Formats: sequence, C-alpha cells, structure tokens
Amino acid sequence: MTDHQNEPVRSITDLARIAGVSVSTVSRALTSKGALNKDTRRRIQELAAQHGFQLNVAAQNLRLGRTGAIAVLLPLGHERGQHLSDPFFMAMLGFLADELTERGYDLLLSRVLPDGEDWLDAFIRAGRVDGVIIIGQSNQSAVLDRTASHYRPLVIWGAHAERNQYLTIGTDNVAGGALAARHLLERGRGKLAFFGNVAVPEFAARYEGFLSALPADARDRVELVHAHVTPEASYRVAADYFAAGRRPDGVFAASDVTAMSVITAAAEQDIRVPDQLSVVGFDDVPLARLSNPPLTTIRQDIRRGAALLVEQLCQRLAGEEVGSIQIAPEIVIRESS
Amino acid sequence: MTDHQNEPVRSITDLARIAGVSVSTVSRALTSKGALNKDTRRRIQELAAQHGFQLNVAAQNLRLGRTGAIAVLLPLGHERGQHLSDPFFMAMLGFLADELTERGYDLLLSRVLPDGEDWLDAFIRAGRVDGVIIIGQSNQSAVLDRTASHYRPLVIWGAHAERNQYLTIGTDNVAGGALAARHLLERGRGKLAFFGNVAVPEFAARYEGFLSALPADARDRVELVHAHVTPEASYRVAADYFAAGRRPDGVFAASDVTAMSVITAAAEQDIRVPDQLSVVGFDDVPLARLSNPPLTTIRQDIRRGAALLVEQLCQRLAGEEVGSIQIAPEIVIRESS
DNA sequence: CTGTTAGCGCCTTCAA
DNA sequence: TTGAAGGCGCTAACAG
Repeated sequence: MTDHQNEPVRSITDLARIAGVSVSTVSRALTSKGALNKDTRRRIQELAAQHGFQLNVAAQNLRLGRTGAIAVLLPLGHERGQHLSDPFFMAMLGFLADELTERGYDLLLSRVLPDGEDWLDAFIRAGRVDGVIIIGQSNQSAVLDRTASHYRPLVIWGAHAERNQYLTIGTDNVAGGALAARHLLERGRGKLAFFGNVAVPEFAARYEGFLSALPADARDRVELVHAHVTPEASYRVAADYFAAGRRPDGVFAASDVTAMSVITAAAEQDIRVPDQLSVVGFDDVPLARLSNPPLTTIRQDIRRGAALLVEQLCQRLAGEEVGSIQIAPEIVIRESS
Repeated sequence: MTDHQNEPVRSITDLARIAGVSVSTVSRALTSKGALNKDTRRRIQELAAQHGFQLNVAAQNLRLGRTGAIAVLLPLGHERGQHLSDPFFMAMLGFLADELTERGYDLLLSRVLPDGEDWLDAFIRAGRVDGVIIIGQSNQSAVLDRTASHYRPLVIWGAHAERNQYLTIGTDNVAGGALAARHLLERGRGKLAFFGNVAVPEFAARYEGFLSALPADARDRVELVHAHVTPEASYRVAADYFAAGRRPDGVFAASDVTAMSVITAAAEQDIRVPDQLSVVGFDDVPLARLSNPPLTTIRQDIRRGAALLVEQLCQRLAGEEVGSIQIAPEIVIRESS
C-alpha cells in the first residue's frame, strides 16, 4: 500500500484516488446527498478531515448554477458621503450577515454610485450573486421598478409607495412621523421644525406622517429644514439654523444622527434640551441611549427587518410570490423631549 | 440570415453562434486579452452589449483558479454582542469596500464566532476567497499565528506584538495612550481611571501607553475599570461605577463609545464634564463630534488604515513579502476634557 | 451501492 | 488572426 500521507489533496479526484473509490462516491460522501453505504461515507469523511480537504465552493456553485452569495447593495444616490457611517445601516448590515450566514449564503457587500439606468441590471448580469438586497432606494426607484419587473430575487429596505412595484420591507414611516408629532403635542410643543432631506423617500414619508398628525395651525407653521445624512453636514445645517436666530420649541429629526446634531448645535447657542426645546429622533441606534440627554426617538426594529428581508428573498428564490411588508414603529421616550 | 434578436444569450457559446465565430474569439474579444482583429473585437463587444451579455464571473474565476473576492472577517471572540454596531468597525468596513471595489475585488463579509483552533483554516480551505482581512484579532492571536505561517494573503487590523508573526496594520495604540495621559496631565488631572477590557490586545496597549506616560504617583493610583465594548454594557458598568461613589477627575476610555457611556453615566450623577471630570475617548468616530459635550479623543486614521490593509494584501497576493505597519494617532481636543 | 460520463461557462495552448 | 480541444472541480443522470 502506498503512503498517501504526503500527497496534496486538492480535489475530489485526489481524494478518490487515495480512497480507492470514484469521484462520485467522494462527492456523495462529502455532500451527504444521494444513497451511500454508511461506512464508506464515514471513511471518506474521515479521510477528508485528515487531509484538511473541503469541497471547492466555486466549482460546486458553477456546477449547480448558483453562486451561494447574496449581494447587499448600498446605493449612494443622494449622499456621496460616508453612507456606511450611518449607524442604522451598519446595524442592519450586521443582522443581515447573521441571517444570511445562518442560511448558508455569503454576503457580498458593495457600495454603488448609481450612474445611468443600467447599474443594477449590469450588476445582476455579471452573475456574481443569487439575489440582491438593497438598503435604501435612494433616488433610484425608477431603476428598481424596471429591474424588479424581470428579476425576482430582489428585495429593498425602505419606504413602500403604491406606485412602485418592487418588493419592500420597511418601517411604516408615516406612522412613525405621526408618533413623533403626537408626542411633541403632548409635551405642549407647537412651534415645530422637521430636519431632514425629503428627497429621500423614507424621510419624505416621515415628514408626511408628522404633518398629518398635527392640527392645522401647528402644521402650517412647521419649518422644513433640509439636513443631510452625514454627521458633519447635518451638524453644520443645524448650527447655521440656530445661529440665524431660529427658535422652535420642538424638533423632529429624520434620523438619530440628525437629532444629535440638532442637540449639539442647540447646546452651543445655550438652548437647553429638553427645557426649551424637545428633540425627537428616528431609528433608535445603539448610541441614542448614550446621547446627552438620552434621545427620545422612533424605534425601528432592525433585527426584525433584517430577518424579514432575508426571509422574503429566500421565498422568492424558492419561486414563491411574496409581497411587501411594513413594520410598525414605536416611540422610545427618553430625556430629550 | 436568421433573426437572432430573440435568442437568449447566456454564454459565450450562444454569442459565438450568433456572431458566427468561435468561442475563443468571443472570449478574447470580451476579455481584451490576446491578439484579435480590431474590427472583430468591436463587433463582438457591440453584439454583447446589445444582448446585455456579460461574462460569467464564477466560471471565469474557476477557470483562472481564483475567486475575485476578499473576505473581511470580524471575529467575535471577546464580545458576543453587536460587534458590528461599533461605529469604528463600520467606518473601516465602508472604506475597505471602496478600496477593494476599486481593485476589482468583491468583499465577502462574515462575522465569525471562533470555535476551537480550526475556524480560520477551515474558512480558507473552503476556497471562497483569494485573501483574508481580519478586523481585530480579539483573543485569537494563536490561531492567527498558526495560519499566517502557511497562508500568505492574510492581513490583520490591530495591535502589533513582537511575539506575533502575522502581518498587522494598526494604530500605534501605545502612543495613543500616551497622548491621552499627557493631555489629562496638562489639564491638571491626577486622579485617573481607565475604562476598557484589557483582554483585548489593542485596549491593553492603550492602557500600557497611558500608564507609561504618567508620573509614578499618578500611575499608581490609576483605576482600571473593566468596561465592555457594546454601548449598553459599557453604560451599565459606568453607571454602577459612579453610583458606587467613585469620583476620578480624569477618564481615558478605550473607545469613543465607552467614553460616551462614561459621560452619560456621569451626567446622571450630576458630575459635570469637563468641569469636574475630563473624559478622553479613542477612535474619533463620526459621532464623537456630536457627543455632548463634543468628545476629546485619540484619532485613528481609518481611511488610511483601510487603504494600507488592501495595499499590503495585494502585495502579498502578488507574491511580495511585506511587513507590519503602525499608524501614528493624533489627539483631537474638543470640549469633554 | 458504486462507477462512468457528460457537462456547468470559461480560458488558453496548440495548430492552422 | 482565428478555431479546436482540453480541462478548472464539481454534480447528477444513467448504468451496472
């Protein structure tokens, strides 16, 4: 008998030779699929372990006509800045990684700068992934609609709009905005401002819900302040705003980051939160609790959102037809309001 | 001539048939490699564009014996919590995504719970990626050392230690700790505390540098408070600490998140920052600027770190031998100290 | 229960 | 300049 200890084992062919069986037997043993003698299977598995051999995933996938990977795309349509620095997206990414790993998929991360109309189709045609999760539709809803019409395994985190055909999972932003409005009213606030970029569909929905829950007189006086997503940019906007002498008594911010910017900028003008100004954020990122004062905010259930995104995507991969889902937000009252 | 408009084009074979040439010609045309008549090349490229055809990356990679993907691994050795919620890692991830995309690599994200000694080798043997970037060595330096001895395309973000053979890119944590110490001394602080988990090598180095820059009397009185990485856990530790009546006049926190926890917990005991207590963080995450008061912190150049990680990895992939690099930190003085 | 064989889609050597 | 053919490592009929 030959000494096989030193032969490198790079493929099932190598292992088959050493084991004295055919490649298909090795394949069956290692994939645990197909009928095979128990002892043969065990013997080959042990041999594989001894030689530190594992099936080549790429070849396996090529043969199976799949890739075993799901893309998570972050389109940077509106904000070219450090989108990935947004704690909300990051938490989402973490949970997605967990969910996908659990189902045996790899997570392919990509930030895309949408250019023209073909970026998504081109990405899909490259065949690198079996399905696509998009976090935030940005200003790309037309592109998404077009692609969704012929490509099924596509789910989007974000606001749902009637006119869009693609599959979305997202917080009910309108309801969230309404929660913020009612809370500020309860606090006796009536001179209100909304901080956020309403070109982003999610933020527009928050704003819309906010307005809709306000009595007419308060609604008419709401100031709409165009704040960007990144910490630096939103802080600058807030600082300018207060420096210009604006003095609302209640602010609803489109995100926790923006809310923290508002609080910081207010503090620099000696505006006391919450005595003189109530601030409500959106997201409930982990750091919201550590803001000073701790942030009152509209909580999005990120873990649930990630689970649903993966769940719906897998259904579509299995050929099922599934629809959009909205998740109810809740308000978390802390000390900033 | 047949009408080819409606035939699906799924492979170079299909396109070759339509173009009336051989598959190798199509391959050469689409990869822009090998000699080929200019007009033929252009004609085939146009045909491909018309039919929305792109080369199948998986098959290409199988043939070329590579994967075109780099893994970014987050070992959750010490902290099982939402590691991915740490803003520092997230910012790093964003920059890595940019750098890798630019060089034509996909980024495969995976959070791993290290179990036993084989997790990294097993991951590598699966052959899913061409190289591995590990963010944070956690408590896995033995595993890393073993793997690094036989697997070259491996780079680690984190503290460099003489005894470890693997390639690290990281901030000079010792120097960073010293910067914090000197700053607190300048502020006239002498009753100091360090908040952080010194089982994490990076944090241990920060602590070491902190102590080393202190005069003997101050050094001997430094309190070491074991704070965890996650916001909730570190906040709880800080709250308990102050509730127990501890009253240092200077705190150096192992991370910005921990520093924000300390500030929040202090505020709840009516300890004024910076009047009664100076707090210095580490990282300079985007939100540090928006902390209240804005955080004095030791800045890590994340963008540069990400660029270097990818650069060194690519060198190794090209067969070059390259060594570890330390990045000098700098102190950013804001209002918390 | 196991072996033989034909590809998955692509690249590349060799020959024309 | 182009074509034919072999094979990357694996799976799944189909035979035996």
